[in-house]
Amino acid sequence: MTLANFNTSSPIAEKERPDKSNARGIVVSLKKSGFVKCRECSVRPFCIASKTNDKGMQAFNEISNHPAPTQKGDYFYHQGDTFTSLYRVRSGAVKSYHIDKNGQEHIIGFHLPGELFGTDGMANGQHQNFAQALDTSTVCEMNYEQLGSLLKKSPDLQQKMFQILSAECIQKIEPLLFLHHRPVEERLVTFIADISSRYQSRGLSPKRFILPMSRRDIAHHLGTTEETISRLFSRIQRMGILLVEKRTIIIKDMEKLQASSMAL
Amino acid sequence: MTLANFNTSSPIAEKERPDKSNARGIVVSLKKSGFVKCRECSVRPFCIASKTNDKGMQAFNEISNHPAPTQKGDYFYHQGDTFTSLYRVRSGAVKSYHIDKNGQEHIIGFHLPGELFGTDGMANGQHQNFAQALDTSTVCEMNYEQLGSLLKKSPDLQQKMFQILSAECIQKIEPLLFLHHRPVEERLVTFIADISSRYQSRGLSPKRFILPMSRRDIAHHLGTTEETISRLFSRIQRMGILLVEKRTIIIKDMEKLQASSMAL
DNA sequence: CGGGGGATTGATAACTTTCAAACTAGGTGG
DNA sequence: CCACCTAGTTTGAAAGTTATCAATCCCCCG
Repeated sequence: MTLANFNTSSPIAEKERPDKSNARGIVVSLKKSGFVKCRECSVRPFCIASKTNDKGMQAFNEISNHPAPTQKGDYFYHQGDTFTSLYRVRSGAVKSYHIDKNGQEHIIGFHLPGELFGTDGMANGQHQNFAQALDTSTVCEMNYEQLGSLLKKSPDLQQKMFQILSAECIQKIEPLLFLHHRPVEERLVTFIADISSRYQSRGLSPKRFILPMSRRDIAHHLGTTEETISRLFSRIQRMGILLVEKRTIIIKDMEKLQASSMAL
Repeated sequence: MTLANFNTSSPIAEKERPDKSNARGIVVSLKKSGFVKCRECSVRPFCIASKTNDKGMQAFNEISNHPAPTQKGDYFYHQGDTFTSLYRVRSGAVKSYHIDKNGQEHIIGFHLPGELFGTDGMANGQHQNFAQALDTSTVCEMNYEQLGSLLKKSPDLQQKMFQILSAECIQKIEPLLFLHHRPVEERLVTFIADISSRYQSRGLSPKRFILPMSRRDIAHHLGTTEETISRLFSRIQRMGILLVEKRTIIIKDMEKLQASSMAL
C-alpha cells in the first residue's frame, strides 16, 4: 500500500466536508501492528507511561497504539465522534478546532510533540472538536476504556493521571481565558513565547523554530484576523524582537519578548 | 457569637490586601460542627454525593464540611494558597479571579448555587485564583485528599468523578475560549443567556433574576470595560430583548436573546 | 443631608476589521 | 522549461468597534 492516496484532498477541502475514512481507516487497520511502542517511544520522557515502573509500562504498552503516520490535513477525530481514546503527539503537529452553530471556526489549540490531545471527548463521550494534522504526524493512541481499567488497578497511577489531566485542563486552558483581555499584539507575543517554551521543554531550540500553522490558524486561535496577525508580525519584527520569514521564527530579543508577553 | 465581625472589611479592601483570617478562621473552627450535611443539603440533587447509594453518601458526608455562611467580600481561598478542598455553592454566589503579574484582574467565572469551584488548585496543589463571595453564601467543602481515598475504594465513583471534573474543565471552560472571538454585544447576550439557563437548571426563574456581580465584574469576565457593558445593556434594552434595572434582569424576548447569543 | 461606590452617558482617541489589491513560492500542465 | 495557477501572506485605505477620559446620576447608608 502506498501513501499516495492520502494526498488527494487538500486541508481546506477536508475542512469543508470532513471525511475521516482515510485517516481513521488507517488507524484502525494498523492497530497492534508492530510499530514502536512505549519502550522505544521518542516522547517517552514526557509520557505518563514513563512515570511508572516496568510492569506499568508494559500495561501502558498494551493499551497504547502507534498508528501509521498521518498526512497533513487528515483527521484523528471529528467533532461529534464517539470518544474512544486519548492521544499524544510523537512527531509533527495537530490542531484542535471547533465549528460552532454559525459555522464559525474556533481554534482551541495546537498540540506539539509530547503533548496530549483528545481530552475534549472525556466530558460527555463525544468529541467537542476536530483534531487535524497540520503536518505529517505520528501519535500514540491510548484507549480510554482500557486506560480506565488500568487505573482502577493502581490508585497511585490513578492519582497521577488525575493530576496530568487536570493540569491539561486547567493550567493550559484557564490562562488562555484572559489572554483575550489584552490587545492583540500582546496575545501574539505571548503565543510566540509559549510556543518557544514548549519547544524548549521538549529539548528543541527555543530561539529558532518553524510554526506548523498558518496565519489564519494563529488568527483564529487568538480571536482576530489573518491580516492583523500579519501586520503585527511586521511590527514586532520592526521593533527588533523577532525575525519573521514566512513560518520561520527567530527570536532576536528573548527578554523583550518575555517582557511584552502576558503573565501566564 | 455574632456575625457582626464579618462586616468589618469591604470587598475592595479585602481584594487589595487579602486577609483570609475571618473567612477561613470560621471555616476551620466549625469543622464537623453539626451544620446540615449531604442528606439534608439544598443542592443535593446536583451533587456527586447523590449519584451514589446510602453508604456512598455516608462516606461523602464524612469528608464534606458545611461551614458557616460567608459574608460578601470574604474569601474561600487565595491565589497561591495550598489546595486542600473542592467546594460546591449551596447558596449565594462566588467569583473566581486571577491577578496576573502586571496586577491586572481577570475574572475566570462565577459560581452559582449547585456549582463546583476550587478545581483551579488540582493541577499543581496551589490555587491559581482567588475565590470570593459576591454575597452572603454557603458552600459545601470536600477535602480533596479524603476524596481521593474515597475514590480509590470505589472505581465506579472514581469514574463518575473523572467525568464530572472533566465536564467542569472542558465543557465549561473551552466554550469560553471562543466567546472572545465575537463582538462584545454577542458576548454579553451569551453571558445573560448562560446565567439564565444555569438558574433554570437549578429550578429558578430563567426570565427574571438578579445578577450577583457588578458591571465591572461582568466587564472583566468578558474582557471589556464597565462603560461598554453599561452601553450595551442600554442598547439591548432598547432592542426590546431585556429589561435592565440595575442588577435585576428581566428577559422580554427569550427567542431573540438565544438567537443573538453564541453557540455554546 | 452628605459621602461613596456603582452605574450611566458623552466625546474623543486608539485599535481592529473589512474590503481590495498585490505579492510569493510551490506545484501543474503545456 | 516556462507560464500559469493557487493557497498563503502582506499591505493599504476606509469603516466600525471599543477604550479612555471625564462628567453626571443614582441609591443605599450612616
